[in-house]
Amino acid sequence: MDRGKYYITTAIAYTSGKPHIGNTYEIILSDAIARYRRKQGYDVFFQTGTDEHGQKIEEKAKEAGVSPQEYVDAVAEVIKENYKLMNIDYDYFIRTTDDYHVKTVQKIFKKLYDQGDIYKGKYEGLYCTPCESFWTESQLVDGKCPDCGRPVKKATEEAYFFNLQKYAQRLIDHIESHPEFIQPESRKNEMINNFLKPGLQDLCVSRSTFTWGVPVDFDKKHVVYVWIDALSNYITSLGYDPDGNHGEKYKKYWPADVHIIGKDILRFHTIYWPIMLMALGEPLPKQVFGHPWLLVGDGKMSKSKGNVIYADELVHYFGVDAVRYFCLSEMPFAQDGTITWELMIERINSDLANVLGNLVNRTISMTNKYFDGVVNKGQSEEEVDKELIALALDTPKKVEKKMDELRVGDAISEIFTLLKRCNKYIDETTPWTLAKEGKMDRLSTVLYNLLESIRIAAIQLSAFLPETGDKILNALNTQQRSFESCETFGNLECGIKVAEKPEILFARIDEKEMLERIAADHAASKKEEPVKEEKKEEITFDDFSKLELKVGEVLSCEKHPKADRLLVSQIDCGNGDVRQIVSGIADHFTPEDMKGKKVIVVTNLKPAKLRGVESQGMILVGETADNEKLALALCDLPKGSIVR
RNA sequence: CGCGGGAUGGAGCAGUCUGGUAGCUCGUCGGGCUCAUAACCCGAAGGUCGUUGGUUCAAAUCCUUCUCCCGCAACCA
Repeated sequence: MDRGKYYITTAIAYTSGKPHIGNTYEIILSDAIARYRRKQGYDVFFQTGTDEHGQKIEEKAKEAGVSPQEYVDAVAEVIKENYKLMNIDYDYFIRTTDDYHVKTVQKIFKKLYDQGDIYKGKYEGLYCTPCESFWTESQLVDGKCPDCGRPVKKATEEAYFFNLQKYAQRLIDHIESHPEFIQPESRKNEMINNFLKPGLQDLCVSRSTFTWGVPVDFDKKHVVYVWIDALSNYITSLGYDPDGNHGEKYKKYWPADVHIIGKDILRFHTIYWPIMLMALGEPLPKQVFGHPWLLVGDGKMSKSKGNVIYADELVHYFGVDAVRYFCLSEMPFAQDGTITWELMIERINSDLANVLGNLVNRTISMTNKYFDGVVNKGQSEEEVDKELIALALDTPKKVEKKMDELRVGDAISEIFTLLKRCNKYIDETTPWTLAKEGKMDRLSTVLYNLLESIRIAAIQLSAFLPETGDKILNALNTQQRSFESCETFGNLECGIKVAEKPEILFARIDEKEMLERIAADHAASKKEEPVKEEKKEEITFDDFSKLELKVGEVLSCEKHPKADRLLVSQIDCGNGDVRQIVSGIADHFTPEDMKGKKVIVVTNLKPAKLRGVESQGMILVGETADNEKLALALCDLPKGSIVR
């Protein structure tokens, strides 16, 4: 059945490092939607890729001692491997360093410039020469550079700007008249109230402080702002041409049916991107879905905590489909989801092993036991059958409805409702009793109804768990695998023989054993991979002796009135030298903790104001690499003692 | 008062827009069954839906007060 085209994209992944399971979630979600649409008969184009430009990457490459291109080549490979591992069936993988992309972005930029939407202006700002950074008035601390505390001077720099405000009202109208445009809808108000209503500032769309980007071809000092570069990927890959000589794919697939992105970059996709398209005179994507995040249970992922979870590691322990299942079913539609090893194991056991795997196993076993594995349909028909059949026929419709709303988790749970109903049906019909009583005609009907329901469930499931869906259909040995074949009940072929020994689809996992195994593996790998340390450049003794360090006693301490993370301490550094010091340690210490402590203080640091409060020095603290743990540098010597 | 999200039986969530007997999954307890991966099926216990006040015949749902949590922003000398 031909249902037209369907163009779906993920955000392109930033090539700064290996993606963790939270990043991988997006591609799994998109893949499930793409596969589902294909099965429905849509001509799907599913695109993903990598975002490879920008200052961060330039810096990372420098750190690693390779060229930016070499660096992104390596990371792009890692990402592709990751997708392959997760059984992602994308149609096209774009890289923003691809030749055609770079050229088209340059043409887009030129076009917008020629028609006056982008103009050359001056970036007027306060410039700190040593830091090579521009600051706005509000960013300054005490009128000085917030990074180094040195004075800034007014400076102007050439830059290109995009006049966004020109299109703002049109965009607001579009969003208001297309309630489905931004999903979930709650995010719509956030965009309008926070960004559109207050008025859009002209966006600075070029950079001249680094070179790793798409060069502005008519002004080589500048590179195109990464977001202009990155967002364009959705059309450059299709052969979009600013001059109008579009490629076939562009004519066919644009506008996109849905952009699947993280909720954090919704602003770029629902404001900048539509305005770019308006300026180019192209239609807007039909929908942008800002999905929630997959978080690790006990807080943020961090390396030193050892709780970073990568997709490949999960697959190693549980298999691809179990990981896909968890990500797709456990994620709420609009709220962040949680992943922990325990939750993962629990879901596998109760849903995949107990409900699904066991159902398939017991049904196939009975077919073998009672009918030598041959599928047969008896004549009898009873009231209990009707309910099962009705649900089996209704489930694909329910799944479709949920998928239309992008509620993938709910769609899957509809399938599991059917599977559970099958388990109940077995109890209602007690096939083993029918066998004992020799009611073979009735028995064959019961088993047929079960096998047929399982067939329908497996077909529906195969968009989400492709391997498992195939395994089940192979075990049934059926050729009937299309969505159309789910529209009527009874398409499972009579006379075919099911698998003799059904494969265990998902083995039950002993939670305790598995957790111990994981912990042991982690302990082992931790030893092998010491955490990388960033080393600072060597200094001379003279440099060191410039520091004046003393022991100071905290006389009193209170919270900074205008900043959450700051504490303001009064510290006695001996000889009547009582000074006020502001420290960013409020996350770790209360004012009560601080009082009476003897700490090491840098006393010859130039004073500065922090959010309006003067700080005359610095309290030394030790800190773990991930900022999770902090300890004061205490010293049990009389106040005023010199530290060196 | 910077912006936003959240608070529902032991755990995780739905229900809130469009008021009308509080629902799902997991866990616990009891029972059933034996085809199956100690699985499956049935039943039970357990919630004054964060707090205050209001609107209403009726509030988890609408308005209001406050508290706590989580993002973002700010900030980390």
